[in-house]
Amino acid sequence: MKKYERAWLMKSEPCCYSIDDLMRDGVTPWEGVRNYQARNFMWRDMKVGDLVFFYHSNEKPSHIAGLGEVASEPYPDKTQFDPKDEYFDPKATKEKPRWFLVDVKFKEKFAEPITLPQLKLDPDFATLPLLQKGSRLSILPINSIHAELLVEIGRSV
DNA sequence: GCCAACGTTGGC
DNA sequence: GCCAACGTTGGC
Repeated sequence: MKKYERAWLMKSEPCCYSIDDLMRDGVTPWEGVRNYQARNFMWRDMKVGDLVFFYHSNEKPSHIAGLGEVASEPYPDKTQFDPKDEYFDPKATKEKPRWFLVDVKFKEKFAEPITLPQLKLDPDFATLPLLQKGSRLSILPINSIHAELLVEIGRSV
C-alpha cells in the first residue's frame, strides 16, 4: 500500500491564517473557500486522514510550511450564512448550502520551509500542479510520488 | 504595486 | 449560450 495515497496542498496567507495559528488551534475548519473546484476537492475527494501540505502564499518567498491532515467529513461552511462575515454568500441557504469544508488538523511544522523557487529548480517537480502556469487554485492535489518526496525534503533539514 | 491568468457575473 | 466587463489571486 502506498504511503500517501491522497495528499493535498492547501494555500493560506500567513497574515490571515498561518501554520503557527494551526499549531496553536490544533484543528481548524478550512473556512472561506469560494471556488467550486477547490470546494469539490473538499466535498467529494478528501478523506479523513489524507495528508495536507500547508502552503503560505504571498510570501517572500512563498513556501510549504508544514503538514496537516484532513480531520473531518465535509460539512457546510458556516461563514456563508452570516451576513456580517466577509465570506457571506447571499445565494446560500441552510437548506441548500453552496460551500462545504473539512477540518484540518495540525501535524508538523517543517524546520526549514520548502520554498517555491527551490521546487522550481527540482526536475522531480516539473509536473507539480502548483508550478503549472496560471495555477491559482487554493487547494491542489499532490500525487503520492510528490507527496513522499516533499515529506522527505521537509524533514531532512 | 503591477499585471497575467483565471473565474464569475450579467446583459443580450 | 456567448462574451465583455469586472473581480481576484498570487508571483514577482
